[in-house]
Amino acid sequence: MPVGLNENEIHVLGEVVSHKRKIQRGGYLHRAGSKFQSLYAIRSGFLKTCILEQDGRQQVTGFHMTGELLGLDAISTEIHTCDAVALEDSEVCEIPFAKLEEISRTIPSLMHHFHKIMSREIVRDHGVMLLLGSMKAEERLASFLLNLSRRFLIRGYSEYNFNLRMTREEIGSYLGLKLETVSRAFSKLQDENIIRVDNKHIQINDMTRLRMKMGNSSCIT
Amino acid sequence: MPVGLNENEIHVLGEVVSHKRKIQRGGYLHRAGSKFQSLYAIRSGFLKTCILEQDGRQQVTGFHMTGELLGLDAISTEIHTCDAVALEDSEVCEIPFAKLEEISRTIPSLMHHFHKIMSREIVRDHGVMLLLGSMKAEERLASFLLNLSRRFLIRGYSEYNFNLRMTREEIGSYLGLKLETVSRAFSKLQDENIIRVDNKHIQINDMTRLRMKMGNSSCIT
DNA sequence: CGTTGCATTGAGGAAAATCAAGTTGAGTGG
DNA sequence: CCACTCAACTTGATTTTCCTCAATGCAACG
Repeated sequence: MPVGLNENEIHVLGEVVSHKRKIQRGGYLHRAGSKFQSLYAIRSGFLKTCILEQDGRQQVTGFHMTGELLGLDAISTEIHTCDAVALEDSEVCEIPFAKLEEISRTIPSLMHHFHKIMSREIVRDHGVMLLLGSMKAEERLASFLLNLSRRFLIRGYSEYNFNLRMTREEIGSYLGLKLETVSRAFSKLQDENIIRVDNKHIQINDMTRLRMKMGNSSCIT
Repeated sequence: MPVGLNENEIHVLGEVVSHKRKIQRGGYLHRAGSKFQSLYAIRSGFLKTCILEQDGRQQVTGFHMTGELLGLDAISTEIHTCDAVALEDSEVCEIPFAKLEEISRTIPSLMHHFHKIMSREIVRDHGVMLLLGSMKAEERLASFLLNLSRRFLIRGYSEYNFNLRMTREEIGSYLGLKLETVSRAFSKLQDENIIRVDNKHIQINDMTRLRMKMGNSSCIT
């Protein structure tokens, strides 16, 4: 979160971030239906958020990594609308939302920054809607891989080699595809020598052609 | 917007809302790429927002009616990410965002309310993602009609009879379907006597069965 | 070393896209 | 007022894409 804040502001913000929480792989950060108190800033690890329908239908709404903020959806009703599950051992900072609002009154730049973060989430969701609404399986997967790649790069990891933390089924849920379709799309991209797949490990051989696979360049954040 | 504000607060907010703007049917409230200055509260009318890709791909990201707030996506980069087009003659209030932030510092309930609105938009988008990711054509259309119906009801119109402001193609874009598929889904629902379709006019004959068509009840806002 | 969960692959089928007419209705101009 | 145009809609035939079902592979783990 601390971007565009001066040292004093960061100090004040530090007061708010009450305590850290560790979540084991497979553990829940929060569940749909639970009371909302705090936002969570991811310190390390990897989580997914998903909504679960009464009829069993499930949809992964996002994969989240270090530096991202979780819980924004719950502000509106003060009830979490989704589950947040750790896909690997993770650590988060709890940010009591009431305190955040209080402090942001005295630190305009903090408030503004927070608004930008919420807005970015909306933009991201619109990107996913475009993906789900108008792309074919292979395009969706290409888009997904490029998005991951970029986020790893930003965090100082290789953009060409990384490990997926999620299963094919979770990828499929996020992309609106069945796991078999995801698997086939991986195989196809591998056959074309665009990527190399070894179980959860992905190597991107030809970034340019991967980008071409999706017809558009507006990546999802 | 004014919900949960006292009279004084509303008065102050009134100062912010600088001027009203009329947009003719077919006209643009804002275009993707244009500089963001203000949010827009819809006073009357009906608009769509859509993102347009370089390759011509288009996605309607939402249909918006009286009382809703437009422009939230642009806060993050201060550039509008989508077009907003009036589907009928509409009137909006311009709310300079810088002023809104400034005033919300002195009116905590206004700030909190604004956060809820942004959060609700995120929840809505997640609902659309679920729809696009896991529903069939007919389920999507049922979900869409029920959502419209509810929003008309809230605004004091009939939940059983209403006119669509958008074309089949726009519905299709929003729902991730082609216009022919939308048309067929309409016909199918009509054949089953669940709705009556006459061009843009929709009559819902059997709300219960329409609800059953979509397997879940979490409506999109 | 069998179990278990995840992944791959193939065959067949269902859903939606695409292609192709035709229809309707609103608006325009003769 | 009628013919004309154009855009939006409907419907049918065909093709593509993805889903479903089923078999198999494969690594991790007790």
